[in-house]
Amino acid sequence: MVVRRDLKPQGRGSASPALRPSGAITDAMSSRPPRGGQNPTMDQVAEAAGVSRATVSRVINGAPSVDAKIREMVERAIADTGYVPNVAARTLVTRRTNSVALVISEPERPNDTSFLNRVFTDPYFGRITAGATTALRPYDIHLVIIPTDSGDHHHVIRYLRQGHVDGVLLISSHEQDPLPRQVHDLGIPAVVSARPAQPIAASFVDVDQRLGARLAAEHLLARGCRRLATISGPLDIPAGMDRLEGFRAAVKGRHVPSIEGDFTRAGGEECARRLLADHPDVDGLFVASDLMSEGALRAVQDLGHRVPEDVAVIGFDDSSAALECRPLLTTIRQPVEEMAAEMAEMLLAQIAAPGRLPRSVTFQPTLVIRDSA
Amino acid sequence: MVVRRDLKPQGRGSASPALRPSGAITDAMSSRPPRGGQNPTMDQVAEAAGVSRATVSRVINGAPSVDAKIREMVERAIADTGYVPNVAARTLVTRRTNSVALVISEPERPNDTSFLNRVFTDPYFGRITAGATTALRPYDIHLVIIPTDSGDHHHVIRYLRQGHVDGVLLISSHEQDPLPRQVHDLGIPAVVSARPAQPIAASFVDVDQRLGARLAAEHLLARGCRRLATISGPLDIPAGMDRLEGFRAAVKGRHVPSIEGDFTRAGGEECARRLLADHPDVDGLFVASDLMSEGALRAVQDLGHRVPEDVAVIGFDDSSAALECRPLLTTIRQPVEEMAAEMAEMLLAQIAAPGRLPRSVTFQPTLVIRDSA
DNA sequence: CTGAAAGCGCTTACAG
DNA sequence: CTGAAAGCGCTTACAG
Repeated sequence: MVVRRDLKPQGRGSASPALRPSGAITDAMSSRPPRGGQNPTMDQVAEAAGVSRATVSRVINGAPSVDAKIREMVERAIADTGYVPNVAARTLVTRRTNSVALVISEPERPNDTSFLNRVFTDPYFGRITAGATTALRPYDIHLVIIPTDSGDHHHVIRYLRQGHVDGVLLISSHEQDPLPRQVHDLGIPAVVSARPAQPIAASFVDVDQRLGARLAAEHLLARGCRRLATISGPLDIPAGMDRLEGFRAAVKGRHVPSIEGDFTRAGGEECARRLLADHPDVDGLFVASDLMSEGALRAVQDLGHRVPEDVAVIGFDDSSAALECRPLLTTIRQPVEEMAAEMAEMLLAQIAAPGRLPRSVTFQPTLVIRDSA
Repeated sequence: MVVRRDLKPQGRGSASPALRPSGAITDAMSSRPPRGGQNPTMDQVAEAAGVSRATVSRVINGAPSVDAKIREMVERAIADTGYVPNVAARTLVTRRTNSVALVISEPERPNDTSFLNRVFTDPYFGRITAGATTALRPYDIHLVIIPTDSGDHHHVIRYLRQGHVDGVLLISSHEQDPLPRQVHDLGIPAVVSARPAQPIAASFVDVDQRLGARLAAEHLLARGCRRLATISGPLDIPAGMDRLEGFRAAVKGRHVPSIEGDFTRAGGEECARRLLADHPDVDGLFVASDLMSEGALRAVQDLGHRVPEDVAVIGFDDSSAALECRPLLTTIRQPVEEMAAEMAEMLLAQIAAPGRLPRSVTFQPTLVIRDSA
């Protein structure tokens, strides 16, 4: 069976050359192990089929011009020999690896003993990975996940320059992060996860942060809260700052005590404790991430307040953490999986058409009402 | 500057050919972007240095036989041109990719709407990834993380057969998982995360599960608990079964009610609720993972029991989740990061010496006393 | 529609 | 110690 791989997974239109399949036969050559321990070469397949190597290459790549009978013979030979194309040889000529990198760039923070553990445990990155993987699967493109902190940016750059991947999805939130610009200067196709702090001509995907914060504010006000407060994200991250400003803007004139958190559970707990110590009469709390909300809920209730009766709490993300909260967390949903999928699609388009102009896509957040507010 | 890469990161001994550096100059050719947009080729470097391509290749690969002056000229030319070797071309001849796959194989479970999200959110996998990444970094070997459920095993096999990686670290816990055998049959270097259910000649790393369970039992007994119970892991996973049996064996003769959990927070909560409904007088609870313990603690306390006064609770893992529990979780530590690092080292050794006999390494768990028991 | 040939960018015996 | 040459396993104009 021959499976064509075009730009659109199920597409019929002819794809641009750059995105043409580089391996159209998938199932036939999948799991059957090679004969003599060694993988057979394309020449051996050609010999077995009684054709030239070029013809074998054509049927593998789904070239339309191959005679049906010959195609059949070749396919049988491929199945018989258990042939699988050598990816290095193919990459050498096509300049395509069928891999893209997911670079997760986080600053080193004080007390951050386990950068990797944090990254691989934060639901946000899990959702990004899930969304990108799912979007890429139909194209048979693999994701190489590369977590990096400021200490090893040059490793990442070298990896990219060596041609391991066709493009990069760059998750970078920190304002001062030099990586987006460095990647951009490489000239390799790239899509960034949010508007880059420094203006570089790169495509990115974002959620309307300020709108999300406004939805949170309006919900708290609508349920009668009058003494609002907020635990923000890190203020050197645009998402942190935007959510804070958006919240402030939406409560028009009301004074809103705030405290700067760090997007972790422990941070949320600590911040809530300090916030309530200074402002014990708060009745509505906007916490800029679900993970922080989980900690904040714990602190609020430990201090003897009922949620939502005494203090209503609303989070941001709608990650799996929202369902681990007690009470279940009312929160602002950002569609992270879909955003990551969009990044992947944009990257593919850019790989196919390198001259493509950069563009940005903004998603709308939505209010998800549960029990905490 | 020339950096040698041998088997031991800081090693002086000569490594086997298979593990010789395939790119010794690292810093010099790292971040500087190429001149004319296009990456320069090795021939261009050779011309710039006034030597042959072979000589350039030798200095890049740290061949000892190069004249010091010539080496210096070549290094300057490399720096001037911003040269970075093409990884596909190199792989084509050396048959080494300097990448290994981390395959995380989990069965599809009922109600498992988000396999990927779960994998990327479970601290266990986070620790595995962190440990393997850290161990591999000194060798400049990259990790390609490939989550897979039973539905796409053939994708994984094909990926491996295409030669994307030099070897695979296979995380597979499910007893019926056919992947370990399939990977083994490929003949590619591989190390498995636990004793394979079907005996295959593969190296693996494990923790002494039964000993861990015994430490838990002894601690509960020592603090005076007499009515013990346990929430086990899935019993089709050897780790789940071993911890249950180990616990039972250690309490000699006592009746121990048990209930089968699923290694998730929600599952732990649900199990604890049901267990206490049937056995309200339990005073010591062994929960076979920290994640389940987090849920179980919630349920136990919701039902009005004090921890540890009324019910002592002890977990298993010592993951980051243990510190998110209230009270802080007493637990059995398995050194997952170190285990993953050991897997990586074993894999490297096997890649260097393909004939190497398979072996297994077993780590000892330890009791970590905090507040819950 | 098919094949012979060139070429992708490296490494590595083999001479010298 | 260095260079010329072969070769890794593919794809792709170019002829026919």
